[in-house]
Amino acid sequence: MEYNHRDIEARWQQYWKENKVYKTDIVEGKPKFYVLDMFPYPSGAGLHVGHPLGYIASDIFTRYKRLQGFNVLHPMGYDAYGLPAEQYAIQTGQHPEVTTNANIARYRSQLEKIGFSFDWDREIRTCDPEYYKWTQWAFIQMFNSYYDTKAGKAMPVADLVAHFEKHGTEGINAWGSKELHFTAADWRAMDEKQKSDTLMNYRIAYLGNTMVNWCPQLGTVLANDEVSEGVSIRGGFPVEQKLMYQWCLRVSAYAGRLLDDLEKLDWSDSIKETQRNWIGRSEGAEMKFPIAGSDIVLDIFTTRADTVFGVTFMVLAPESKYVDMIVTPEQRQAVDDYITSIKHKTERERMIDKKVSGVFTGAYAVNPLTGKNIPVWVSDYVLAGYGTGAIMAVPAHDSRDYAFARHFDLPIIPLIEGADVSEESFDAKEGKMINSCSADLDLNGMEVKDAIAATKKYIEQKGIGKVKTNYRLRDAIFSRQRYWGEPFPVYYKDGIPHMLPESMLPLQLPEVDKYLPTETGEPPLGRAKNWNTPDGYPLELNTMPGFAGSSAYYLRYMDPRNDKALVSREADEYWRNVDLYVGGTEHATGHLIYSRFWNKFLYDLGVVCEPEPFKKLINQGMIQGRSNFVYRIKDTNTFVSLGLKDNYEVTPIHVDVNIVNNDILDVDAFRNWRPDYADAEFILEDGKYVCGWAVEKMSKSMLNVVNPDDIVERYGADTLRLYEMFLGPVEQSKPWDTNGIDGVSRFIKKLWNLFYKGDTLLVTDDEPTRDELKTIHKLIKKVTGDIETFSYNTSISAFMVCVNELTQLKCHKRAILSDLVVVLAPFAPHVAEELWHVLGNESTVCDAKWPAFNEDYLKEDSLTMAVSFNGRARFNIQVPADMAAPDVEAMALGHENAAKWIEGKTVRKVIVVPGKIVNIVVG
RNA sequence: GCUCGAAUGGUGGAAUGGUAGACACGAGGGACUUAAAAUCCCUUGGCCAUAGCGGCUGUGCGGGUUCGAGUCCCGCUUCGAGCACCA
Repeated sequence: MEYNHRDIEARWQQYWKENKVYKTDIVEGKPKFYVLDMFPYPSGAGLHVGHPLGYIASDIFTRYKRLQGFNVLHPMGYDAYGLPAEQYAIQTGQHPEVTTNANIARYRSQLEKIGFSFDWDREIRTCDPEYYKWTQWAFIQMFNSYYDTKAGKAMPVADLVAHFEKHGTEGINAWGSKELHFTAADWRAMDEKQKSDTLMNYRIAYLGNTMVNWCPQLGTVLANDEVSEGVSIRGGFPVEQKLMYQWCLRVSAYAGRLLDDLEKLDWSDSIKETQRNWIGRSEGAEMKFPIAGSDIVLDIFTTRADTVFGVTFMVLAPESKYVDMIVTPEQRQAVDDYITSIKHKTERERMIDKKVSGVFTGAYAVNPLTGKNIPVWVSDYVLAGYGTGAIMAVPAHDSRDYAFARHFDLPIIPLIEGADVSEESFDAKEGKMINSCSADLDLNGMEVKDAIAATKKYIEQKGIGKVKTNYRLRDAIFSRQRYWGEPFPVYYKDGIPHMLPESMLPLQLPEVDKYLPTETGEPPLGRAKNWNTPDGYPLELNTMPGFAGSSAYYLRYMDPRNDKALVSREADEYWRNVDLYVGGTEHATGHLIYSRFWNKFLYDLGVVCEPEPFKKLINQGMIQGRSNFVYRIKDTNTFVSLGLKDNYEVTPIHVDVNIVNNDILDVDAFRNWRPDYADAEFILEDGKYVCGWAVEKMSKSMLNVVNPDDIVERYGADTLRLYEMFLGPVEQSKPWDTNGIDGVSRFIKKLWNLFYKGDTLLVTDDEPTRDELKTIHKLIKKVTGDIETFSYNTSISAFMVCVNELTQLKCHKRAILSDLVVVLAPFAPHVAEELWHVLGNESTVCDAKWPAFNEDYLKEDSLTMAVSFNGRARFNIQVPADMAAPDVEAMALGHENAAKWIEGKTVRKVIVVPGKIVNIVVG
């Protein structure tokens, strides 16, 4: 029997599928393990070799855990809503569902060919009404909840209403967009619409007038994580700021918990750090600056309370509502002109243009500590959306304030001893305070850190401010003006939004004639006929964003066909949360924040029993493309090989990597590739055409896309799996390069040759020797350790060493080979399954038990120890493994070469680390 | 600017503070072949020596801790990632 991957892999894949070998059910008393991959968006291009990298890593872990006796949940599904299918629909009129289903079918067949052990019975699609029913359901729960800051969790809005009825806002602890104050009488006097608007200030899912990232080309708003440097991540179109009435999720209320709970997670430092940056906690103080000659009070936020004595002016964001309230008649025209000029600029232009600009309002604020009047300015360097949209400016110790003060010639008062502020500000939070003394507060001589604390305490006592923590994290904008997304379970009655009753879920996406906005500028759902409730009330026209469906999908896998609940209590309590989550870093500030938020919300409601969704996270690296080039001699159809190209004037041309093998061009394939090249001539080196190469993004235009199907066809799925893991650490990005794949392919053949020579089965039942046992137990130990740390590349090296050693030993013994096959099964499941049966086993290899290694076999009879003199001259000595340190020492000093080296010197110190090394210091 | 991470042969990459370069690719040499493919064996960080033994040097740069540093500490350089008028 020759090794034939096509036959073996097709046969076992079919067997696994027909017998549902990987179907998983709750087994009470059996320990569970949940391994999840980030589900893919099924794009039209199909999978390339980069996609399965993470899936292979997680599949190895899954199979390993099964062999260790765990009940492993390992599902797969599709993040099926998304812009590409909709854009395609706009161009072709093809319903996005049709495209999406076709793409899913392709993905499924590609995934199956790689031999993953998914429980396909649990497959989900976010665009399936049975699935998005629960996305809509969760939204309704968010609408009906507010965040109670005292309880530190979401609570029913009904409770809040009850409180308003009795006490108004007195004594509430609700996280709101703004701080509102009203009495019970005020509340009762409100009409329906006013009450609805008021509650929007507190609901976790709320309609709000917010500045949104509006992308005209995409015709939709985008969340902050979908925008980078002023352009959309998808498509790279300009994004502008626009005030719109949109559905939002109050993610900001959970900022503190999202930040604190990061501590508990077994995630990489870099991704935790990214989330910390994104959440952006800053601890500081909010302080009141009264406006001179009025009863208006400006609230500002600062992290440098210690610098109040150095405040020489105040600055408001152009959008601040205070601007209009305090501007003096003489300055009104100038201020209006300035604000108009700002509005004409996009966010991007404002960011790029770092020129200092601003205008004086004519008003003065009173410094609460010094009692002095200080001018209030307006400038776009202050952001409306952060803190209170107003700042106290301390030019001596803040570079932005410094630039502003210099530009408008405002005073600069240094507050830290020895700080030279003649050229630039001194921003560091260190040094001793000066110039900071009033009648009842003296900071002079204090360290900055102490001065901050002292000032905070002082302002709280005096009632002129309070300690406050601010977060950079904003609420998530949840409306999209698109077709291909979940409809909101919302209808409007007299302009007031209401949730549909649960009995009407799922609210299914309607048919439309076109996938474009309506003539009146409404979203595509505005085209749907009878898009009303049965009572005739209009339904919401926006749809939900991409992250809606992906925020709780890991819960649905636990109980995917349940039509009574998102997940049953039984399933949730058994599977709990994801033990291992594998996916890319690109979701750090999107999906991985939203999912954590969504899960915490459901946790507050008591729907789920774990506060965090993903215990351990592994970020697989990106697979980059490795492009190949041919070199055409200018104005000819002659191509010159890489090593000779410097002798000619050449143009490099991308060549399809699929007609290049190990950088050697298949010249016949090249001639057939494009008509232009049919009569191409070649200047070869050593009879070969060598191509140049470069690492670039894997994309169609670079002609460097490698389809896993081609690799599977040529080398087999097992080789693909082993090779992708062998390429390097899972977490590292690396270019796809098939140059080493033959090594892995050879390994499988060598493994096969341990079982067969031609058609003869070599397997015997002889007792293994000590050397053979040592070889296999070395492997078991290494692989067991490596899998736990995802060091799959070194595991595969260990397999190669093991097979080479067994080949040398001519070992064909069942006991040894059996362990080898089981340990290999997670990595190369098809060939392992085949050989497992060759060894005479009836059941599948996943029913086997992971072999335990036996330290006794690994013990050496003797150790080679390095004897080092002064850490330099080194000799090796052989000592019995169990020899005591003093004897080792004696032996080391007695060594022939050592004796020569020590001659005439004195031994000062001898260090023996058992099993490792002997160090001898001489002098 | 702030934060985090990385740097080891021709290449991908190994090394709980203990003989740096496992394993693989590539390259060179050899065996078997009419020949090629496949397979097998040897060499392969650099420099020197070579009949043979061997010697020196070496993990981005400069210091330090240690008997001993790729690994730990301090200071740089370069590259990558995240955040960024966030007060």
